[in-house]
Amino acid sequence: MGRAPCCDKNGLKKGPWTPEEDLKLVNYIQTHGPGNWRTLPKNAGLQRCGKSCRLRWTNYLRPDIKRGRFSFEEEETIIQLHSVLGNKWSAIAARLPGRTDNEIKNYWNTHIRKRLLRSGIDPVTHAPRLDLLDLSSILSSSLSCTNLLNLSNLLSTQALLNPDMLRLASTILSLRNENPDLLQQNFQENNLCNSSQPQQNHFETPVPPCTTTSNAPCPPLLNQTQPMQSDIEDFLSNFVNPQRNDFTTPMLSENFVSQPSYNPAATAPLENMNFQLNNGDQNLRVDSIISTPLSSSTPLNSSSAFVNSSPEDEKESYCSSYFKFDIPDSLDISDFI
DNA sequence: AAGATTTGCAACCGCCTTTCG
DNA sequence: CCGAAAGGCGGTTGCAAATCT
Repeated sequence: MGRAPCCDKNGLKKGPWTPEEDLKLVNYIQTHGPGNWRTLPKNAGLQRCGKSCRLRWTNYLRPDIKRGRFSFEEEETIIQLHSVLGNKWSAIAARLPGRTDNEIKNYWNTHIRKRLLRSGIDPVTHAPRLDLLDLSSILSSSLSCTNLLNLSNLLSTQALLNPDMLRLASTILSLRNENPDLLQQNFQENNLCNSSQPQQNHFETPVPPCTTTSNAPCPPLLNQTQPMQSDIEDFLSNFVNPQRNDFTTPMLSENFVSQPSYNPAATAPLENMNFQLNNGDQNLRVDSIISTPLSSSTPLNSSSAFVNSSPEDEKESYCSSYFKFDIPDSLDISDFI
């Protein structure tokens, strides 16, 4: 019954492939095709398991493999596909010509995953890490520019699920009401300790510090977000339109619901959460932020948007702008709890 | 300059599904 | 239809190179 054994595992070589082995494998496959991996090693004169040969061929020796750095477009495609497919590396690789599942998996684990984490994004759910989101939103709004975000509205939108965060928000709110100058002073003092890292809002747009009291008006933000709206719309049309991306994917907000690891408690509020800009009739929905146009080369990838302009830094920054919830290093949270 | 630590990636491992006798 | 191997896939490991102290 059944097939003959794949290969006798005894005496087979393991570890890195030598150029001679590669040559044997390539020559054999070019002549006979990949075909039967069970008999291939013997026929090709290789002391390797067929499985090892297949892996070596599919991950390294195949002539159509594209090597070298991942482009912005490739990286954005990986992120988008991963948000839909999860760790289905072979499915993702099928959408990226010349890239192998192993390569994409490695690139995800060593680059993209870390970058998303640093940007406050959960690499599993692609949702913002709400603990950081809440904290950053609270602190940036209450300490840096109190008119930017209506904290009371934020509280009412159930954004603050963590009891500690809720307590912290309440504390800040009450402190702000009782003595608005105190928080501002605290923030400015802390900020001096880390002046090399300028404060930025959620969209990588530097917010000039409010030099007067917390009730003073802040520079208008809407003018800065206005160009972004068109980019978002452009991105969404591209994202849904298969003509450009060669694949169709549902909206990201729907993806969260369909993901096996989806945590309703963590992401459900996102569906309904509006960040209400204080002076505006324009609300900036979180799901719109999630769909920030990664593919757009402008303005997010334009050099003017970044302090550092090296390719790696640009990738870092555009991931950060994907979701910018970094907690300022200068802030000592324990002071407020 | 040297040792320690971190990073990146090729390759392996083990599980699951498909295929075959 | 059954059982076993092949094939495929995602997770993990080990090591060399790069970076830091």
